[in-house]
Amino acid sequence: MDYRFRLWLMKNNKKVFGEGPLKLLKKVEELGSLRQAALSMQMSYSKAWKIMKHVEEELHIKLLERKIGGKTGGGSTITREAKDLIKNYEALVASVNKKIEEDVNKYFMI
Amino acid sequence: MDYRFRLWLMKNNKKVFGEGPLKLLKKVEELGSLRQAALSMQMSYSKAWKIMKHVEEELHIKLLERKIGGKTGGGSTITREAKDLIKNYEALVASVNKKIEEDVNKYFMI
DNA sequence: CATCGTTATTCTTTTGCGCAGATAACGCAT
DNA sequence: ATGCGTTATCTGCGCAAAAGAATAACGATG
Repeated sequence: MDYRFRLWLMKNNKKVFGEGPLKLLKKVEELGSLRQAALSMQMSYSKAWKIMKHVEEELHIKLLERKIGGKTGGGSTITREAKDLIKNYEALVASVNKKIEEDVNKYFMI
Repeated sequence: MDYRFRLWLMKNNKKVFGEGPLKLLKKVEELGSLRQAALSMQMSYSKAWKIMKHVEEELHIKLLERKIGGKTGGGSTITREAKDLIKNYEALVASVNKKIEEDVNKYFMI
């Protein structure tokens, strides 16, 4: 039996971090710009911006180091805290996924 | 750190069973009627009906024993297979939840 | 044979909310 | 001072999901 799961970190009963923000953060890290990250995922910039803002506000951590203006127009790099968040969330998801796979095979042997 | 997760059983890359159908099935078991189950969850009957139909078609199992007509108008009871599905899915979710709780505390100690 | 409340099925209407797109602000370089 | 590509914000609209209406069939019971 196949399965799929989603795992969110919550705060004040609101979704605060999950696959969406994770993917976006990693793209920013790779491309150095929130705009480029959004474009590369066919996501509107405004949506990407809202996601980052939301996570930062709810989690009270700074994810992006923004630079506005300048020769290149600016850009964003991700903070140390963001890198830690990525690392921990990915480790968490990997561990959980392993367990789910085992259990699905246990309870749904087909 | 709080968390939330959703776990779906998949078939042909489509969601086939999850929390929604589970809750509905249990309500039918409790109330003996799909209509009453939908009402009790402030869900439209057509939606409830579609959910049951979808699961049955995709999973190729019969979930409800329908009775149309009669003094009380009829009603639905859930099949043995449906009971097994409930039991296994709940056991799976419980086991996974336990693991997630451990891991969340391990990776997000706050 | 009329009544009743269900299941079954399809169609139309509504609603909410996610999203894209427009606009502003910014600052370095030339 | 002009241009450029960012970040930052706001607004209104599209569209899918959901609700609801309409319709039919059913069968025990009085």
